[in-house]
Amino acid sequence: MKDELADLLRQALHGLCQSLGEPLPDPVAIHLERGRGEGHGDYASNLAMRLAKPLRRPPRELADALIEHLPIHPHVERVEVAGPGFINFFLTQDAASAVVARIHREGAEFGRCNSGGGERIIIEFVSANPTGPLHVGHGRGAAFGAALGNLLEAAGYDVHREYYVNDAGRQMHILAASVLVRYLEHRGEAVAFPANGYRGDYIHDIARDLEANAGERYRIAAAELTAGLPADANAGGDKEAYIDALITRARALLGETRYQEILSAAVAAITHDIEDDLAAFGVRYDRWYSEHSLVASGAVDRALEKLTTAGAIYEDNGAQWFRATDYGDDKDRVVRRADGQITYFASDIAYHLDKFERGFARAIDVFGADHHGYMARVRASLEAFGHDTDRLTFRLVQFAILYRGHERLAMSTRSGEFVTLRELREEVGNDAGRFFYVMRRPEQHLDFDLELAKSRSNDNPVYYIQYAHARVCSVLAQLEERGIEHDHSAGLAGLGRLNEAHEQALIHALGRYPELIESAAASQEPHQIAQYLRELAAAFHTYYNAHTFLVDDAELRDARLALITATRQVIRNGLAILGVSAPQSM
RNA sequence: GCGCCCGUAGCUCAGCUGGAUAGAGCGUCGGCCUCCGAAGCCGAAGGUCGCAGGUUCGACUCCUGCCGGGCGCGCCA
Repeated sequence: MKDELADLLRQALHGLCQSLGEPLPDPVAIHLERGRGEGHGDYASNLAMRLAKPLRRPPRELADALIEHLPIHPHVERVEVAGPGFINFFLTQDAASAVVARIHREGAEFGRCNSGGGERIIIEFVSANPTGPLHVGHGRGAAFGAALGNLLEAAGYDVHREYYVNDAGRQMHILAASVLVRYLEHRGEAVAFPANGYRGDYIHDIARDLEANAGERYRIAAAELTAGLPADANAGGDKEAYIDALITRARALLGETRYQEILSAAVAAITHDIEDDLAAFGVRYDRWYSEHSLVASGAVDRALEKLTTAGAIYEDNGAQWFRATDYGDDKDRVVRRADGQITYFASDIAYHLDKFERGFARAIDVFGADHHGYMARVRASLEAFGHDTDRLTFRLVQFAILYRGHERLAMSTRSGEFVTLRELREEVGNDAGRFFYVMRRPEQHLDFDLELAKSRSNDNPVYYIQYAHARVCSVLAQLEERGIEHDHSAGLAGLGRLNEAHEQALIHALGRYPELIESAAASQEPHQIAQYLRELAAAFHTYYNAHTFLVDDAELRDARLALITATRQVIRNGLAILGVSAPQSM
């Protein structure tokens, strides 16, 4: 409908310019928006106001002239000029209620569009290091990324979802050392736990699995492991130096084969745990991309060579630096340390280069807000490769702050005091989790109230929306119970009977859905869907409270049933994008 | 110090890429339970959109400078 109106305006503009003897102003972008209040019609255009300057005439005069040149359209009841020069379109009731028939016709497809044009887009999200279970902060990235993926798919993009597994580098060695120390502890070779090690219970679990599978295979003497090592932090030393020395010693004592076994077992255990966790949260990926594989395949070296060829690398103090400042970053960045090791950033460069080389037209990185410092350097590296950096978008997701009612939960990542995503899911359920995480703009801090998320009341937005869905199901059940016939096609034919204000409001809300998907996808903002669903549910509940659906008048009853089942369909479609279920009953 | 994000009703937040009288929910206040689901329903009050300039027909929206809050600035990941 919106497009048709835009077309009418375009024709009117042509006619107007012809009669005025003026050339067409260059950008003939016809902007239409939904009318807000009752008096503003169904759609409004600011075209006349935009033309005022190029055509050197007052906007209201232009608006009147445009309307005169506007072709007749069967669905347009009348057109008015209002305010400073808005052109307001009032649609016939048939046109408005036609959306109900369309929803029934298109079902789960309703709202999908092709603004993406099948463009291949890769979205990377969560990508937490495999050093422990996901915590509640990662949950938001997961829910956001998953919803954004669904949203873009609904808008006609060919979406590829990826998790970048940082399974290479020093953190992995620290993980291996942590597991080894726990393992030895269990085998009676107690070693003081390194200050910089990972302390969580899951380390014990991994160590126990290691024992179950390999018994004494990794047993080494505690005294040998620690002899001559520098002091750890609690003994006045440096925790970094200590753990590095510990790792080196462990490798020497175990030999590379056995050491790598521990390391891979630990990484695999944690990665699987993360996979399970996300899968249980309804978050699916097309690929888990291993950093290690990137290093092993030589892709990182190749990327660095390309940068060197481009003259974007220099040496200083024995290390290799990327000239990030030449491309808008505020510092140059080390890509290869003096000891020959590549940095995390180096593999990140290779990974992003690979995304574009795999042919994705666009890439989206969902980062936690604490990683915003990486935007500039990653973008800089792509620019150095000669890629159009506009093809890469960063979406920063702010942290979630947990509340239990009014009490704010302390969440320190130290001392294992953090709340895991799993714990949150078990407490509030996946539906509330998914919804709460995405109901706010991602760049806004999120107050996540566990009590509210669990509550079965209308104050809880998830409950409120799901309840609207269940209520429609409940009405249909009631229908059956009473043995009332429901004539579906009669309902669609009789939509003209729906002229109560509540019905008009609900129909109007339903009609907005396709435009909503388009705009939410364009701005990559799933929260718009959450916001809309609450409004839609409110329109439905209000209607429900004001009118009885199962009236004796069969034609009216069928029309109302057509309306509420259409509402149910749209709620389902919207919730599906957010990854929230649409239950038959609460 | 530099960079990124945020600042809208008492609280938590929307505000459709610059439009008309800035909207919801909670809370507060006032009414409501014979009715397809009353842990609900209906209504009202509540605002210097952090401050000050600028851009233009028009600014919550864009630009600049302040103020306040969060985060980041390693040859860490």
